[in-house]
Amino acid sequence: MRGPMQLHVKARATRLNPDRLFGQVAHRLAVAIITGGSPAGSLLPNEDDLKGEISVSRTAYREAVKFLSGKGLVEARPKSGTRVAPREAWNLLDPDVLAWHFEADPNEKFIRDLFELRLFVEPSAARLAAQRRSEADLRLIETAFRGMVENPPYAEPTVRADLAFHEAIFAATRNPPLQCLAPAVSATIQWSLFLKAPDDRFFFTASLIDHERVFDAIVQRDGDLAAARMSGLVIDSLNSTLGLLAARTEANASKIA
Amino acid sequence: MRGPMQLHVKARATRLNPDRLFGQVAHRLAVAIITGGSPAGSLLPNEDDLKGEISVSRTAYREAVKFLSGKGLVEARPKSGTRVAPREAWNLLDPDVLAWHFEADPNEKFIRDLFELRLFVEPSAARLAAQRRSEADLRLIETAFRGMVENPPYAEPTVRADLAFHEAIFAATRNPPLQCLAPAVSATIQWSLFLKAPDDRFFFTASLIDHERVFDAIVQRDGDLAAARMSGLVIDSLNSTLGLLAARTEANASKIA
DNA sequence: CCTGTTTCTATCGTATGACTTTATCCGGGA
DNA sequence: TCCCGGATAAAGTCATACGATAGAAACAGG
Repeated sequence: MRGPMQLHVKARATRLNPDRLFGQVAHRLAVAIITGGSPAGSLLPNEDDLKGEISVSRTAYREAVKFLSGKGLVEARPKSGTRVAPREAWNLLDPDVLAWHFEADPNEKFIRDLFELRLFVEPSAARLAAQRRSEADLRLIETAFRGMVENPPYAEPTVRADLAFHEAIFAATRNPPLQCLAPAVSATIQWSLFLKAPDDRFFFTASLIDHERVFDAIVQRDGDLAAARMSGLVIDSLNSTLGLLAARTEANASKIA
Repeated sequence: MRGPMQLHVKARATRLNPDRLFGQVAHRLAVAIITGGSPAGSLLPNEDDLKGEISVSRTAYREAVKFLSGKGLVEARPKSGTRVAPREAWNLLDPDVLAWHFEADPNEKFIRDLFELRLFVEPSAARLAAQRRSEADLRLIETAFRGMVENPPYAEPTVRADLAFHEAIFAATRNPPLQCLAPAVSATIQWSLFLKAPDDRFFFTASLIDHERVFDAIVQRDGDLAAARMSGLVIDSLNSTLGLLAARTEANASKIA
């Protein structure tokens, strides 16, 4: 049912410490909520009953709930209980919430939505980066790009370099709120790589060229060009990912039949 | 030092319950952090010492910290203490974090950044809304617009209607991650209204016309037109807000002199 | 005198039990 | 029928104790 999870590279330091007990509880609850195992409106195990469900103290459990409530995933009220919040209340752009989605089966609509958002934001970000980048920004972007070229396709260092490339562009915009969207972009990249058959060299080469063209435009300080090329990159990535999603769906369908 | 806070209308249900004790603690800590009262890297009051600072139990304090840590504002580690995280780690698009900014003096750079983000996102959102809106969506947008027209300028119902107008457009995009940016848009609107002298009727009328033109484009299902008009609306709002910020800065300067 | 190791200790993390507050539910009375 | 008020269940708060961990300081060896 669940694909191998540990494959995906974490894009940014998550706020949840997996070493701590409350962190593990928060993770478990969050995954149950996001996968739909606990539908909206359903009650979480009662704070006293949880001794049977999971053996953990009220303290740890309550801290986990506070952590999740801050992201809009749950809502606790005296007497009525702690309930799973409706999806509209979730902060879907929160890095942790995005990361937890990788533990669920790929949701095509969600991935399309993220790409759509990315298509709106990242070309504009590339434009700003081209206009505002410092030499230091440029070095960061270049280092990331070389990391993509010099490592084997779809290997972990390559993925990390890909994420670093896009993050460095966001950093060059000098717009902190805008930078907060970097995790959403990272998520789409990780989804496309998560879904990808690791022998698809054609897409990888094309992607490399897309990245190089964006980088060149930023070097030239040509904002419009950078934006246009970033649009191309995102669209290529989207099409490739949609193809993979379709293939996957088809494979599942035939497996059932 | 601090302006009247209660003026601003809350854009969306905040995740923090102000009735609860831990919520008040979280609020206090958050405001101290965001205003810069507690600079990055500084330690929060020790969990045991806090009895002197604020009379609250460790439980409530720790739950407040967990709430904030989920938004990246603080980072707790054994032995070293709980520290204020660097601003790059903050989730500036989180509804609560945005709201807490209203308790600090206006930060021009931050407001400009939010408008910049809005300028990238909201025209695209309007385009999608024009293409995808249902009749129900349209009614919601129209109701909000009428609320702006029929109430006195800068009154609370008017502000709420303004926020509802933009939120309804986001809702019509049918893109949940994109909708998560609505609070950021709401924040800019609230900032501009927070700064505004309540007798500035010229801007209000212009804003009303801008809104009507956007609405018409969405009615006509003309995506490009809706996007263009929304760009105009955002730019007008930005210019007006920047003017107010400049006036305010000037007033402060002369007050000091 | 410098460096690496051990011990110490402050601080967060977890557990537990008692008590308080809140809001829902339900029944009794107008 | 409607309104009011008490019973009640769940989260919220508190106090205390102990465990775990990472810095810091003391110490031993070079």
